Amino acid sequence: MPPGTPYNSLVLPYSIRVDEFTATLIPALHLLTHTHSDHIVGLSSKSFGSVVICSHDAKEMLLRHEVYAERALHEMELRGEKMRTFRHLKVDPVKGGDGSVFYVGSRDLLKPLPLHTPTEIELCHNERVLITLFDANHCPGAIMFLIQGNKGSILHTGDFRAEPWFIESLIRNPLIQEYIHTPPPSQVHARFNWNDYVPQGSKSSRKTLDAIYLDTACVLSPLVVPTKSQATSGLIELIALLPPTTVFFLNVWTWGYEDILKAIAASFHCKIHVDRYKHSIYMAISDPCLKSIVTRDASSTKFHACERFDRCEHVAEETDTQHSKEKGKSDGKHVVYVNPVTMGVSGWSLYLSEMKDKLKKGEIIHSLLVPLSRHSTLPELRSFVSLFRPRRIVPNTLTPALKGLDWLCIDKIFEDCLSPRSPGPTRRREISAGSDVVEVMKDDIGDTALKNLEGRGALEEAERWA
DNA sequence: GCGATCAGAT
DNA sequence: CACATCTGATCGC
Repeated sequence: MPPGTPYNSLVLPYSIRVDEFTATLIPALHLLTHTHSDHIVGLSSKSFGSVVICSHDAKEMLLRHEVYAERALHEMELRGEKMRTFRHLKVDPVKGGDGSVFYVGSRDLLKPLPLHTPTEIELCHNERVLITLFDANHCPGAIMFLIQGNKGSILHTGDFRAEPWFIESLIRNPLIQEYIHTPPPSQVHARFNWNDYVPQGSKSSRKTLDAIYLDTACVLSPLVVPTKSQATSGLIELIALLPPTTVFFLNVWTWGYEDILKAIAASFHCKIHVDRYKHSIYMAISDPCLKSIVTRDASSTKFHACERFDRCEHVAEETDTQHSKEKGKSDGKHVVYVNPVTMGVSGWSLYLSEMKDKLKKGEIIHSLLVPLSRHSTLPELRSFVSLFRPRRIVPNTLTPALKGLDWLCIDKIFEDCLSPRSPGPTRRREISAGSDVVEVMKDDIGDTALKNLEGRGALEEAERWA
């Protein structure tokens, strides 16, 4: 998932590459954690010809993948056949009229493994690894990989959200339990009784992960973010305060916001209108809940999650203000946009109470925010890492604009969450970065990148750890 | 010329 | 808004 991935996306010391498929480096084995576009770089190349291990859902999503421009053409009926970006990954054998079958050129490169099922995979002659898939709580089909072999055990999280329930489910899971070293922090898991899950006297059978390859997309955010459940239940409260004639456009602009659709459908006993493309994906993947809550009938519901740039008539963009005002008044319908955002727990409770006041006063609003985070921020990451106390942390992504400052910080950030590394010499270079490094780096960063970093408080956070 | 890769904006 | 996506420029065979 370039740019900014350590070790060219390799899971060292194995010749296994995760979420990067460019031809510049061919490993013994390719893994794919999920199908967001920054994780499938190189896969669309027609010359790609290696086996890729992924989840069943990721395979279905990839083979049905259509970029927006092509979906629009299809809708205008300018393109009869759907243009599937990854068609070359699965080419069926050709059957002759006489019943003969031609296998030349046929292929089926995506190899799905079931979750929670350790599977032996041969890297090369003599070297085998056990690979186990765990759901990553990031988007449909997204998984983490546990890699076990004679060169050590490594957990690759891909992109993930380590909410409290997620951590509890790992603690309960015998396939990863043996790598768990410490109870989770009590402030995050007040209800959790460690002794219920970890057998007494089992210390001797405990193993240590050599590394966690960690989703560091939000590692420099110190915010405590709401759980997905807190986010959706707050949104439900707000929606309930709006007039019953209100129509909603749910701006679920990428895979991973399905909890919003599910919460609304469950609370208001209705379906969600989705476009042809989303519908085809949701019907093809394994989540039975998604299948049951979506509809192609736009008139059957006031909740719409159709194409962002080609919305249905009920939530269509209103171009002529004058006209739309009159129209809006005449039929009493009002469109409210629901937008996922990044927000901390305190910001969320403030927003909730302010918005409830506004709505109770009957104030007209045009959008509702919902803080549904698909990545863990620093507090959750530290809880997650503390659980395993791995020997080291490798960031899955680095921010190119930080020029290596984030990579330098990682050891310090997780210093108190790691196990000691065995021999001295294997330790990476000492952290010697000071504020002068940060100053030099600032001069080097482009204006837009710098503003972006400052806006998220990431620079400040990096300086704090450097 | 085409596809692959990158930077910028949303 | 969003760290994922689209667009248009640039690189390279």
